[in-house]
Amino acid sequence: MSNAHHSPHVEVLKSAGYRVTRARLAVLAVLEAEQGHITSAGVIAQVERIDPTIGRASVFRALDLFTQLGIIRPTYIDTSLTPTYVMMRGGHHHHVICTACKSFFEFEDCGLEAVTGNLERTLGIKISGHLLEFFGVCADCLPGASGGS
Amino acid sequence: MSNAHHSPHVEVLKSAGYRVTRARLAVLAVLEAEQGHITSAGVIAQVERIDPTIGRASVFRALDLFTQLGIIRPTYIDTSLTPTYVMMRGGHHHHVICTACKSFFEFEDCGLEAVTGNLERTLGIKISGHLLEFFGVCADCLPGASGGS
DNA sequence: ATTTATGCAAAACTTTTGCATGGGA
DNA sequence: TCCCATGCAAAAGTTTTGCATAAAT
Repeated sequence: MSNAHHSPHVEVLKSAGYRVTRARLAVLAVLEAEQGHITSAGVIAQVERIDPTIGRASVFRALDLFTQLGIIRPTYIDTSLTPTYVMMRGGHHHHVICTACKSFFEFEDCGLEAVTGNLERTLGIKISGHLLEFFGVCADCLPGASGGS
Repeated sequence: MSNAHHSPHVEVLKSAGYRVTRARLAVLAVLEAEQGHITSAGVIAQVERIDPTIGRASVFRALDLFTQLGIIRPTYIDTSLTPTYVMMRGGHHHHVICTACKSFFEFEDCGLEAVTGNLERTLGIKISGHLLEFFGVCADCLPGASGGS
């Protein structure tokens, strides 16, 4: 029937020699629908809605695999109990997190090309991606925003 | 007796209104001795050696507090079971992680001053620090390193 | 036809909590 | 002295595992 997944991630799976299974496709679908920033518990809940026959274990296995493949990256946002996964589009991800309200803002331009090249040259390594997180206080949480003096 | 802790972090604790306790000092000592990159289990083990009367719960409470204060930051290195904490010296931390052998290399120069300023201006936020992680394959793990054809 | 991946449910760990007590300020 | 922080041990969660079965190639 319809063979209409064109997610580039499916190709990543295939070319790395992994099978394209229903569980993996479901997790991938959830991650893409959320456009990043989702906890393992969130993924489990959403996958359950898509297909209740998929077990938790497979979700964790898929999250681990996708992390290894560089498709996603676990990070800590508020609690240390469970990580939040972000999409590594093109191998990289950049965001600002408000330390007060935990809201986040993703942005594109990081200007890290030069640093990347320097590191590769200096250390003789091959860099495949990066995660850049800024911490701060957002406009709404800044003193004087809406509850100020 | 000797009052010889000059760790700037102790001042951070005090000025934020938190008490300087034995448990917190022990955790701080371990973090500083390790110079970053240590798991919660590692901290618990080291603290146990320093002072067996300190309980696990206090270690976790201290790690949470230090994270809130921006002294450390949890991140995932290899397993998703437990985070690895890195020191946020001066509010920031930069490293490269080898995705093959999990070794890491910290570096100083990130060239993010301009981006930081741009974000503050554009979003009307106040940025206090950042974490920059590069992922790649280190020289030793690159094909042709020591077992290569 | 093979071999990888899955689901299930239990096991293994890590982190959190409640509460009486100890110890900073 | 007052109140925050601690230790203990149990509770709450999350993540992992073993194994027979399903399913992708």
